[in-house]
Amino acid sequence: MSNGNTFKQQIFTQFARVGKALSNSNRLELLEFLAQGERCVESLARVACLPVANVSQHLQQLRQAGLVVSRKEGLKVYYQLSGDDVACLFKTLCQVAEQHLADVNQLVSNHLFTKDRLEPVPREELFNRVRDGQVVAIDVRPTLEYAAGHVLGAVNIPLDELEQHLEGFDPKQEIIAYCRGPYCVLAFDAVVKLRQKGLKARRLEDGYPEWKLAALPVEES
Amino acid sequence: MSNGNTFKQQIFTQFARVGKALSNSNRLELLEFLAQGERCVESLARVACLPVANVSQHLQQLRQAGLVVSRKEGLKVYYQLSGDDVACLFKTLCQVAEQHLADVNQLVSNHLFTKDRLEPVPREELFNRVRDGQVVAIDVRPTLEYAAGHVLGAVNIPLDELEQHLEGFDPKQEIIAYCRGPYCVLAFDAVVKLRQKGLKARRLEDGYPEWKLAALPVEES
DNA sequence: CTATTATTCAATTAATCACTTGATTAGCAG
DNA sequence: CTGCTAATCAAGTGATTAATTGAATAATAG
Repeated sequence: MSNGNTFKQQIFTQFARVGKALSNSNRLELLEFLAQGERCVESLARVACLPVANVSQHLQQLRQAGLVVSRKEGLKVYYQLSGDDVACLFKTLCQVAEQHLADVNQLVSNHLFTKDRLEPVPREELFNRVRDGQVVAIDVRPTLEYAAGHVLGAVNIPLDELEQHLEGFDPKQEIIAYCRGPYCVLAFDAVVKLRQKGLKARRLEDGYPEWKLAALPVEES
Repeated sequence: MSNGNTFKQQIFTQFARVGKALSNSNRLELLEFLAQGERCVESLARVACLPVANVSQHLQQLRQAGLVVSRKEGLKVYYQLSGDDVACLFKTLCQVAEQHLADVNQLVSNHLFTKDRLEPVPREELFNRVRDGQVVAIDVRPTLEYAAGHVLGAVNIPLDELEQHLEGFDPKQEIIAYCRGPYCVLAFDAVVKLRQKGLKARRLEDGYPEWKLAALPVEES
């Protein structure tokens, strides 16, 4: 029957279902996208550069593990995380990996810290300074993700469109960029571009999912 | 070379290493034992009812995922969690599973809540009332685990030895039992036995690992 | 109705994983 | 040295998994 005969075996087999869902790199990437907000299968497949059928299968595995839920609207099926606790689990997993795996540190050092070795802005600081109009917060994620939910007061300038907006910034005002999370390159690339133009730019610590998890004010559609 | 060519693929492949470590029920059980404190391979194999070679392999996988560290002392190799964040990750995983998997709820209902449907005692309450001498806290885990670390002020009465101590309790004083965690049967079985003897007994919420994680006072060897 | 789009299903392949078994290594005692 | 114990290693198995492919289904538009 269901794996194992003792209660203990059975319950750990259940816990392992969640672990299994977290054991594939493509599924973890899908989870990060879903942490930004609800998305349909085809949209996820496009942004993750994976075949639709493959994404569909991964999403079903995530659903069977209880990590995502779906709803159908017309032709499309929209998936989202089944709760904040799932975003928290994902975050904790990444933190443990960064803490204890040398390879993660090396990757982060080589690919991210080479772009920006400045301390990121704490969430509370951004919250206070945006409220007081001292800084401008920019959300450099794609418009779809911004639309699904973003930091209250942030303006959306997807990284690909940043070039066109460079002239519009006041050189005296500090710009704080954020994206999908601490391992997303978008905000790193954004501050590099902004600084090349002589603008004052820093990154927010982490990204939108962590902001939302911290119960800071957001705008959702 | 190392899985994938883009930074994103590489970093998620690293995160998946941690997920993979959490994807096997026997490894999760080993993690729960290790959350009680340091243990050697043979001792883990005995308590988990698994072949030593199998346990050794699982522990090496956990180590490669950064979740445990080991030290050698004489003939024995002692393993322990590599940090509190690992215990936190394990706890979060179990909570997500309980929150979103119906099978977990059913297992808990059938095997645990049938023994004790009373609300468990919050940690802070136990802390205050033990300090004031209003209750007696008993640790019903095996002596080995108690020795590795326990709630400050708790006395060790392994479940198998509880029978012999039943006469020693003051019927007026409430007894609060704890064990390895919220999915461990030991404390449930203990309160059942105590109540059958007419004693006032309740469970602590969760177990020793969560107490320690909450930075409440512990005694360690 | 037919065509189109989004998603899922089903079958296949290659790769990985879990567990068992027996051999091997490392440390220690006599 | 020999014998003993704890742990690891190495090989082999059967099972599970990931990704690909092409077909099937469902909802909608014309």
